[in-house]
Amino acid sequence: MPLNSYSKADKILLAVDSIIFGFDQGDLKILLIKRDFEPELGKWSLMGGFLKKDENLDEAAIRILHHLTGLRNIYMEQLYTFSKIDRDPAERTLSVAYYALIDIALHDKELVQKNSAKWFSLDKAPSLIFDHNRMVERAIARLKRRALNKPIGFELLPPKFTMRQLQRLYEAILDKKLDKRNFINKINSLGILVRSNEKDMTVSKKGAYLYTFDKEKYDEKVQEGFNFKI
Amino acid sequence: MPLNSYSKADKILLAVDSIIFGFDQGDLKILLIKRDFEPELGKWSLMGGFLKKDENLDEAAIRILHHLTGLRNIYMEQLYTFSKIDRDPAERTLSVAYYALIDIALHDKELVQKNSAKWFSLDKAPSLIFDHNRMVERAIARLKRRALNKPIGFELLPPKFTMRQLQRLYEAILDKKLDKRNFINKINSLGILVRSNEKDMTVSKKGAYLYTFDKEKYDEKVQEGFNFKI
DNA sequence: TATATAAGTGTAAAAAAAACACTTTATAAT
DNA sequence: ATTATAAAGTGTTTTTTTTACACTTATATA
Repeated sequence: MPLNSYSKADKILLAVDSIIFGFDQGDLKILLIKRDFEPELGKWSLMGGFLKKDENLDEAAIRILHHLTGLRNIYMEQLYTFSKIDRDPAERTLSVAYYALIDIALHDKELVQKNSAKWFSLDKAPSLIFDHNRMVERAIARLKRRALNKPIGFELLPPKFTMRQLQRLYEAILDKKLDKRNFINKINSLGILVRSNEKDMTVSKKGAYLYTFDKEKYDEKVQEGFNFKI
Repeated sequence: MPLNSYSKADKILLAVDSIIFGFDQGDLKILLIKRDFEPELGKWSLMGGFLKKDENLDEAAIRILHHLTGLRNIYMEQLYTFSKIDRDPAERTLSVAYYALIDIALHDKELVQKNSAKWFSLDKAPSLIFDHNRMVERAIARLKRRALNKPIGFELLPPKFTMRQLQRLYEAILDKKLDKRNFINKINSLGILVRSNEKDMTVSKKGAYLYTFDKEKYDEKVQEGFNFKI
């Protein structure tokens, strides 16, 4: 960093904003909050907060997510840093966007309500403040790419799920109908699923086998990655 | 950003560091500078600088690259933001890493020398200060991914180049020998190359046709992306 | 016991990727 | 002039992957 001495350089506010994805009833959803402070009071936005001096970005993202949902140990990934000069009219602020994947059943509903937050299906989400819409777009693109290169679902589905739920998750993320048989063949070729003897009888008369992920193989595949042409 | 009011939040120094890739004589290279100030004076590092209040990150990255190489209109992309608390021992500093692709023939050699910078082949590059090695690793991974999903070469090769040069570029990025015939078939199927009647006679007796990119088709393919299984 | 509903299952055709070796051309050496 | 050299250039076959496609099964409910 030879261009400026440290002392002369400008210090700037750093926000962390999170795109929190959940999956529910075949729909990909995001968790949004209604701002209770200025600027843009009363409008919808991503969940966010400021980075503190004594934490790194991952820690800040985790802290903020925990504050809103009561959840820890959530899958989060840094997305992009947004820096347009007037992106926040109140003050020059950069925002590092993160995205999180959570099993929607597990979040603390009271806490979410208390924070005047709400889950929205992607296609029914309101317009957001600042550059948050662009953040969401980028997160969706990233999630799509991730679904094609690594297994996905462990973070978003309940511990036991049907093959159909998994397929619907992929369909929601990729925004594309998939062929049932081809999907099953592909997924099975990865060897990351374990079929239990239990069936989910709530949705069909025949019932559908419940699966779990073989976490070890799943993580292996996350590591090595693949090329899901689907 | 409901967790803190703006006024209470910490302000932090923001650096921009760039991994500058060039391609020369079959080798992928990066441009490094020898620090002429503390801390870590005399050690090798990425080119960097601090973000100013009146510019966004892209602008800062461009400014810094121009300062070192004399080049403008360079392909740059934001990579990742590094935020480990003690990453810079002098002061709490976040760094937003960018990577740049340049035609190595075009940089301002005097300026580079004046900045005590030097091109290094990737496998011969020295160990770097702070977390800069990790930045480089991440940049290489990103470049690899980019080469598999979008055409590459326009930014790194001279305006006219041989098929072999292009293949060597891919081989350098992917760190993998490629089959000549399969490579040509793949590349040609993209329709982004134009073969001129000129030949480069400097490297073989037969001579090799010189190609240029059809920039329009190239950009089209950059937009739509593809899946180069190579 | 008949009906309705979603689950479950396999194969053939098409497309993409990988493997593979000889000919051509111009220069340099004799 | 002839020959040797060195890299460029060129297609086809095999293998793998992807896509398209339709009927049977199980159980709850009428």
